[in-house]
Amino acid sequence: MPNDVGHEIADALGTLLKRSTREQIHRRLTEGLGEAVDEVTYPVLSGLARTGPRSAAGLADEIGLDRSGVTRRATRLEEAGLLSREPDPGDRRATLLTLTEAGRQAIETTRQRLAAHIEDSLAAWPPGEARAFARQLHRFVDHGPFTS
Amino acid sequence: MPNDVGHEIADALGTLLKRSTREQIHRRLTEGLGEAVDEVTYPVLSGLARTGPRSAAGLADEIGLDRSGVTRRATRLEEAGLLSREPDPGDRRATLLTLTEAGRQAIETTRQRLAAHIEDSLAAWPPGEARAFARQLHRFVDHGPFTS
DNA sequence: GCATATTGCGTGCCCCGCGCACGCTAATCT
DNA sequence: AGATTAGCGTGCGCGGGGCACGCAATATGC
Repeated sequence: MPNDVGHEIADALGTLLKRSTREQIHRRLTEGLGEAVDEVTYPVLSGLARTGPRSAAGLADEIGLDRSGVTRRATRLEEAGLLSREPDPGDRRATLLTLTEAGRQAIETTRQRLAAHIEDSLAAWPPGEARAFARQLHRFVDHGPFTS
Repeated sequence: MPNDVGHEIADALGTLLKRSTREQIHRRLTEGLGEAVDEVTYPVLSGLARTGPRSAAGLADEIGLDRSGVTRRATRLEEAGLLSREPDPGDRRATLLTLTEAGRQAIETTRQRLAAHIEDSLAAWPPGEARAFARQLHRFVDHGPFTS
């Protein structure tokens, strides 16, 4: 085997996914935000924060989930006061999912906390190396494998 | 914000996990290996291949799953002929989970396929850069955040 | 040496996430 | 105007996963 870069990356991604799917990341990051924001409802908030008010179907496409799942999670978040359903002014059958101020604050807090957590653990790295790694990771995710 | 490396990495990891948890990776990699090797049973095979014959409790600890889950997955894999339960010679109550030759071949095939897939998509990178990225990713996973 | 505690497995039970399908309303097409 | 399509919400069944129990085998205490 002349080049085992693929194996190296595969192993690293494997252990990384193994830890993340155990929801340890989200659990650690969302603690103190209220019980409504768990690793299940997080993608809904995150997607909304990224694209602004949006319909359930659009979010479902982006998250890669069934529309019913988005509906249920939205209901839960709505009861928690982090999300509100507002009628689409242009289409009266559609309901736009919109973050409330509390929702925006919650997602922003988690984002800041996650970034700080990552930067803390990267403090020992040479600063230029950390920056290069971030850029390469970004490229890997955008143009790498699994960009189905 | 003087340094947004954390945000960059967080975003990249977010999209990466979003794609992977949708089991798209495992589904793509395990197709053609028989129905028994799905994204659920894969960690059992992978863990066994890494550490050799092992008890269910040990595997459960490593995977981060309940022991009952390991038992059920092992049963499924055993029925598929990829795994065998052999009594521990030193402890007659324990049963060592052991990969059969078919199991070893299956896990090896998926590993090769995954590595090839990754290397293909990294073919356009400067070779030194890809290697450096692999090493940094490895370090990130080992000594980075989330090393609970 | 025997009774008790501990360890390792397997299994039944329950919860919950998720996809599917149905019904309903509103918008669009002919 | 009637038919078709798009957007939602909800009931249902399936399957993964944790918890607890029972059983067998080993280790420990008296």
